[in-house]
Amino acid sequence: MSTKNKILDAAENLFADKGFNGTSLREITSQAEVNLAAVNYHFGSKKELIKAVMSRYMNELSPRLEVALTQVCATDAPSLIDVFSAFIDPLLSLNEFKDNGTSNFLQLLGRGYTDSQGFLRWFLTTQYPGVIDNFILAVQKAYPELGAEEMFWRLHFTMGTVVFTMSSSDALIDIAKSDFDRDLQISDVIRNVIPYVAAGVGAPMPKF
Amino acid sequence: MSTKNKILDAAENLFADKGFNGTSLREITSQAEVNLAAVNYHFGSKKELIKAVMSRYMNELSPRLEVALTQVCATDAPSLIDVFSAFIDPLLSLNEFKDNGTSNFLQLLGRGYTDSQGFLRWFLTTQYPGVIDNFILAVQKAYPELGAEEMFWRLHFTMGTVVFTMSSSDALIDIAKSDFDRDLQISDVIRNVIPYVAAGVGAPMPKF
DNA sequence: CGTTATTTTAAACGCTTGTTTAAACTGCTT
DNA sequence: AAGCAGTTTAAACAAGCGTTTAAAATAACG
Repeated sequence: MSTKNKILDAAENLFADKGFNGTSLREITSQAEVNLAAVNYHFGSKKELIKAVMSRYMNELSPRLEVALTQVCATDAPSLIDVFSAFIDPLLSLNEFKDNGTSNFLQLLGRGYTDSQGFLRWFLTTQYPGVIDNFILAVQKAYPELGAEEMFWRLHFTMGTVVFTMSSSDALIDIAKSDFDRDLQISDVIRNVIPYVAAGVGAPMPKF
Repeated sequence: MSTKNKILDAAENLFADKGFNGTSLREITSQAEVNLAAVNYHFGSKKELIKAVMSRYMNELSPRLEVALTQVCATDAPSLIDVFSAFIDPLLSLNEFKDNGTSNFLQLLGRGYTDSQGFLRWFLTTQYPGVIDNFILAVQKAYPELGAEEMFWRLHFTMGTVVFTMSSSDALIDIAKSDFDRDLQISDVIRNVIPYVAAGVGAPMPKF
């Protein structure tokens, strides 16, 4: 295993757990069992390391998401459930790519939106616009009556639901275990959230 | 204005803007125009200051929320829209209590859930359980068919939607201005999110 | 083998962090 | 006016941060 990958793996786990600001390079390099200076040698800076961690996932995920969403658009009368279900397989495929991959990635996404004053939001929307475009097309096909402005709000609400849920998914799984004696996985959380967001996006227009 | 309140006000704004980890005591005390040591003198530590900032809001908000939710429970056949609408007035009343009060409080809530590994979640659920209990009762009355386990998930999803939306509400309002030429307030965001979360919580049970 | 390149290493850099100290200052009571 | 509790202040503290440096170790190649 190369130094670069040891750093990426350690950084990913720590970032997901404690956030970008909350994780120091010394924690990362000591968990990766490499020298402190290796981060700056291989990645240049901490910020570039964060981007590299995210890119590793996005490069794996974004083509699969685009395919899945395009397939939904190609079907006859897709429901919103169909649209959101298109995310399941691509997301779960991250687990084959790496242990805890799905969970880590979604938690990182949540971190990126709240830590670091939105620089990661800029990074994702500018570097991977295809995913968002395809997603909007699919939602439009499933719910054509939804106006652009309503769509804007509801997609942001959905992003919030998913990102927040996943960034605290470990805690939720723990509570589900102690309160309901249920042994759940990240895939169960995903399957639970889909009816919720589909209903939210598909809500009737408000009266006022 | 007392030193204590000057610190609380400055801390609140900075915490909402840059998170708890991302704000230093030196930033707080220089914006408050007080001595650096004043924080430790009056509050003991940074962690206690965070609690004090949150408590100032929660002590104002929680009795009003409990009253509003109890009133909803007392009505004949409340809808989920009624339940969530009960939050509007208490939340907006924070604006009379302090400039930008509503927005700041909701952003702080979002920070507390993602920063600092959930110590604020513990703080809120143990210190203000009455709000949560009343809320669950109201939802149960509006949607009795919803099982305890489904309820658990959907309330967490709702928390995520609200908390995430509000922690990025400034950005959303900016985008709404540039994309749709709309001048929105935090109250508009709240009114937009209610149909969404009401539909999400009220979603039919999933088939699988 | 010898000579470049590449990578790893220990040490130090300058800076910021939260917290503590002890002296100075304030307003109040006797 | 003296004394005292409460408060504010400047200065320093130890610890942690991201980054840089230059030397040592390793790898690659003619």
